[in-house]
Amino acid sequence: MASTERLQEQAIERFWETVPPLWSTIRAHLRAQATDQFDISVEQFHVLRYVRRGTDTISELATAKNISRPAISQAVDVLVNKGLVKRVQSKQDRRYVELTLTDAGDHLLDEVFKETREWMRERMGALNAAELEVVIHAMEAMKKMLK
Amino acid sequence: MASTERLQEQAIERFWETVPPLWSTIRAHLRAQATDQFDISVEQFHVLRYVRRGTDTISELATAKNISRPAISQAVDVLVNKGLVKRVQSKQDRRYVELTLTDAGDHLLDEVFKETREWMRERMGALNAAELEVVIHAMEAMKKMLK
DNA sequence: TAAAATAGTTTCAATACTTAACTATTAATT
DNA sequence: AATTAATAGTTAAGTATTGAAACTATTTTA
Repeated sequence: MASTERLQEQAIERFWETVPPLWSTIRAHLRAQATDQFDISVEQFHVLRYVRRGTDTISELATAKNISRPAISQAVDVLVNKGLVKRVQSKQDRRYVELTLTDAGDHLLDEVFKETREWMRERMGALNAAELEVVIHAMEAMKKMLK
Repeated sequence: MASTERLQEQAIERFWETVPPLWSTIRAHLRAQATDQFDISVEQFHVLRYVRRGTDTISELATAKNISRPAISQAVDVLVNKGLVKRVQSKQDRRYVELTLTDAGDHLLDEVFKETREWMRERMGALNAAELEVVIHAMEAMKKMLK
């Protein structure tokens, strides 16, 4: 199926033109937000994000973020010291430490997200309804690439 | 225009569900590639990428990558020591140092890209022709977000 | 011509990462 | 049931990456 192959090539090309710079822009915005207003790094912000979504043990976080367990353990240390995360030993299996956001951590995340959504909304103002639909469907389709 | 707003919300939601994990997966693949086969970091790989595309001075790189000039200067040091990049003082303005890839750097980039494209092609195998079209159009539309 | 601005580098301290070694706990083997 | 192996997490030590401050070289501006 030659035409599918050509479409693949095109999709890859466009992906590389668009996603890395866009993601980099978003990261820069997040960094400014997280650093200036809350004095945490983008990586720390991502850890909070993962914890809230239920990736709440050291090993899961390490896998999700593709870094070593000690690295995550230490990153969590910082967040605990900042009062944003709590460690609680699991009752089912006491080897595990379950991580939860404190109220402060929860609130911080809300604030950053609120601001970031506002910022993205501005960016998406450049897209009309039809384009937004296309983006929504594309995101849906691209999930298949994650598997 | 209430429906456009709802579409925006949806698009943002899907974007956050899809792009960060996908990009993270791609980065992990790049890391494995670049580290295992060529002993360079993902960041160094990106520097090579920028240099080839014409972002070829320290200041431009610093701006493009959102890090400080000393950091880039040192990162370039590493690449020069590895024989992947050359520094050449500009003739027009001798304050500038123009960066170019050596043959080895050029070849490395080709290899990594080739392999990464192959890998992405496999991932995109999960998408049919119609979905690929949607992705292509979405990428096109999202470029507007870069302004 | 003197002062200001720009490009890049060096130095130094802080941060974040990895590997290796360790403790505590649970699962598997005999 | 007791011993061994595996798993979750932490600590420690060494390396790499980063940014701020101070510096040199060069060009622009006043």
